[in-house]
Amino acid sequence: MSIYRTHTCGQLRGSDAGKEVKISGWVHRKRDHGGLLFIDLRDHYGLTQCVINSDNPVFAEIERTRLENVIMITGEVVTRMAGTQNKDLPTGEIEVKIKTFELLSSPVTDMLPLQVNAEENYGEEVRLRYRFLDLRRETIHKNIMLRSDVIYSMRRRMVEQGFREFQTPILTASSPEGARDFLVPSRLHPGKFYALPQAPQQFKQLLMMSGFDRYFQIAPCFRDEDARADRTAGEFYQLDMEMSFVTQEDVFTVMENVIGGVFEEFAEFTGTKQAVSPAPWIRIPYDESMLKYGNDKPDLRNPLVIVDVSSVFARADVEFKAFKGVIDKGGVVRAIRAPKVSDRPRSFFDKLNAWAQSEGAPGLGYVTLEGAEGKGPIAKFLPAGAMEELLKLTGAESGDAVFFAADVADKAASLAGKARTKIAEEMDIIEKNTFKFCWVIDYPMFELNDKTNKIDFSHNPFSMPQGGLKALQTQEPLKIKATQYDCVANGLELCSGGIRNHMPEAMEKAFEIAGYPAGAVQEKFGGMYNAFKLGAPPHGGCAFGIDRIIMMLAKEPNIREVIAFPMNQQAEDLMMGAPSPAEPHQLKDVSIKLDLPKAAVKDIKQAS
RNA sequence: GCGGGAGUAGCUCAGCUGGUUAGAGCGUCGCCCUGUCACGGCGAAGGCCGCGGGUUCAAGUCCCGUCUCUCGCGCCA
Repeated sequence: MSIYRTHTCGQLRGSDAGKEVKISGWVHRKRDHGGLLFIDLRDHYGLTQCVINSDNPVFAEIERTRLENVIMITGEVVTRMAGTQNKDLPTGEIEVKIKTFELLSSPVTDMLPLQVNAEENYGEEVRLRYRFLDLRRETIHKNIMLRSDVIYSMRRRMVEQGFREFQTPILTASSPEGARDFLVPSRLHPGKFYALPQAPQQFKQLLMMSGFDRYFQIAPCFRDEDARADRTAGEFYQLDMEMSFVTQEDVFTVMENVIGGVFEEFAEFTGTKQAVSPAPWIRIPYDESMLKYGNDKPDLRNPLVIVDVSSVFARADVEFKAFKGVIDKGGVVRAIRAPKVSDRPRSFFDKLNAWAQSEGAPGLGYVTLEGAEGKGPIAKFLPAGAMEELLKLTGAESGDAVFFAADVADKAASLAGKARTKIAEEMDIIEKNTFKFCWVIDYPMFELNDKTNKIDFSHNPFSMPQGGLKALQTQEPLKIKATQYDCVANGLELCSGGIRNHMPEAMEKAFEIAGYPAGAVQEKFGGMYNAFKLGAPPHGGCAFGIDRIIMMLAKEPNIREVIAFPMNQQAEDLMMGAPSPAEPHQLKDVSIKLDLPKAAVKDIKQAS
């Protein structure tokens, strides 16, 4: 038996009445009635009310104990008197009548920088600097437990699907594509650097070429890019997986089981049951997603869709110059049907118009429909025939409104996409309490870099072009699709993946199209290139962002709420004082001399 | 790098068109209180109003600059 406790603070029930127990924990809250004192004792498992009255010799001492002191008490479990039981507390039927008391921690004498027993929105700086206190608080403590449970569930489900977990190097080579690397100087090789992996991409492919067939890893990934609310500074975790002898449908099936299963398992974490899309999840080609939703991460909780109505405004009998001018310059007009809003006050439309202007658009044009007749600022430019065509394209009916976005294709798509969200929010028609999954498929293999006007890989140079080498040799590069896909839930990108290009000839051709010199593949991906030539199986996989999944399950708007020790937006760890200057001898070891910019290097003050 | 918001007690915040001694809740300290569970009551300590300039008889409040935090853009194959 533990010398510290016979029970946890969440354990005792009415049936334990009469037992002599010993429990330890933090002083969560005190209620001092003079001759009678209540202490809520808290540990990881819960709260237990402890009570002592003034005839006990330790009363005076325990009365002085401060919040967040760690104490151990012994006493008798007693059933609370009728009318004093607390139904909100699992242990609320009983209390522990304190006999002895011992302080286990150094007594708290400093002021607490944040209060553990309150669910206030404390500032990020205080929370991160005193993260150990913050993590004692109920909500985030539960989030971190959820994280553990989710990761365990992922592991179990992956193993059940026949996957094995691997570890891949943290000190590895810089990858020439993608985000900025974190570099680690090499002591043994002056002037050379390791890079922390942005993803274990090449290693997992090499494991397939090593014949392991099904790989997964709870993989730490490092990218030296700025943070966002849904993107941590520096590092994050992925459920990374890869499998051999598969098509993309095989990958989808596995992950619909695993991720769908995880979401089902934790769908009620917040207390409200969330529905989860049943498998198979909808597949949406990239081009269709860009048209109908205005981006490649559609939020399917929003019932509105975008349609192209350029043909309406291109008609000879339509004389709306603003849109015609856009079309003449090669642009498009996109429309969003908003059902049953024609009776909304003018302010509804004005607000949306003002919003569009704040997004940099000239405005958000619209027509409302009463019967077959159009009203609103643009309606007068639409004669009967054009109106008929508009209704046919959009499916709009009497009582609806149709909003327009006109610009060059990608800008019109982007504005229409944002407008789709904004209009749905204003209408309050976004489905609640549901996780809506889809796969976005058929990403383009290449794209035109609008700065250099050259062809780049649009996503990931490792994915197999649809049609293979032959497609690369015979098709217009910008029309070639990659076997590349994303998984999206509620408008949040959760995963990216692809069927990989395992044919060295096709890899070389793809890099040639993207403007790399001959031999580039061999130079950049030497290990993998050799493996491709010595018997590479067809393979593919994907990687799900674990932090984002937990964030969704916990319904947290900020990713730091599901990470125990995140860095702040400036990629600083205020608690540990990272990053910090290196000692001169450390720099000498790795043959580095500093050449600092004139802005002084900031010292991050450690918690004191 | 750029834009929005914020910065007042240990913490969360209030502080009006500039106007006497800058307030509240929690926490801390002292006193009272034997059934509370956000216990209650009385009292006290605690403030470079982020920092630096400026305007003014007078600045937490207005102006300029700057720093910090945060949200977004860029960036994130």
